[in-house]
Amino acid sequence: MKELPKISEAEWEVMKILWSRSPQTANEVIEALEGQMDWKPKTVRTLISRLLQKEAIAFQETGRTYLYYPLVSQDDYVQTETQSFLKRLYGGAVKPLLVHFLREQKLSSDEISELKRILDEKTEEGPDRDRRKDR
Amino acid sequence: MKELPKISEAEWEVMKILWSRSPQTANEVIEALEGQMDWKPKTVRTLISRLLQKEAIAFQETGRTYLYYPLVSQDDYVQTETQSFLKRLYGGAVKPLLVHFLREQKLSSDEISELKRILDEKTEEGPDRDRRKDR
DNA sequence: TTTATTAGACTACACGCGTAATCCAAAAAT
DNA sequence: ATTTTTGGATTACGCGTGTAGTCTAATAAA
Repeated sequence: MKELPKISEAEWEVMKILWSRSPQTANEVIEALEGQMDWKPKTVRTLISRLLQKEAIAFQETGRTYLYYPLVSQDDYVQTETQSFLKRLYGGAVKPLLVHFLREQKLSSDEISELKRILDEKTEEGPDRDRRKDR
Repeated sequence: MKELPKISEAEWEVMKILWSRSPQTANEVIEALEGQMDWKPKTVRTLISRLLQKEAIAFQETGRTYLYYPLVSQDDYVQTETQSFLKRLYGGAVKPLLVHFLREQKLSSDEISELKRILDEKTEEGPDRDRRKDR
């Protein structure tokens, strides 16, 4: 199984652009970040280069310019990062985090209902039944 | 209001030791980390020094040695880090994260009950009632 | 009392990251 | 055809971090 490359915070912004649409040229990415990140074009190009090195993205050559696209999925990323975050701050225990959020954050009643529904589903399945897919 | 100093991952391990009990001497911290972190004593001392510089910890002098103790609370920390993590990965939206966790993680039925109870409380309060404390 | 140990202070050093600038070859403009 | 622009490659540089080692003064040991 592939090791996910570590993506820095600035690089993450670039990834978000490419996850939202791809492939894109460097200039398109630069433009998409404009006004929001206040980075010089060269800075963005550096980030793109580093993402290439890390094999987080790749490109197809089209004439003189490249079209970049992600090699890793945002989902995989969020998943992995969340795991390590959890482990670091909450010792891997999910419940304290959930409690924390449920308590502190403002949620609309719709959201609350949805969360309840999800919890109900889980109750029916039974707590110890492992229903995760293979992998 | 004080700015929380940024604590690196390695430094975090030291903080955990001091949060769990304090004050402690450098040697006590070193010993506490032994076997678990595989760091040379000097490494731990460096981390302690950096935490001092950042004013994340302080010490009382007792003869030749110092007794270190935290200046920031773990709770404040976890809170702040969680906020920025959330913002970075989930665009600040709590619900997607909650859904993600409720779905993916295995929770005992006790835990599920507790979470439901919390959600019920929130429902009763009403979704738009702002019940956070002043600040 | 001379020597060895030790606690803390200071120094080291490579790598990742944020933030670009410079170099070079090819394409576009003149 | 020569000059300018531009995309990508290479280089830069200071700061934080992981991971220690050296220096120094004081204490403990011999």
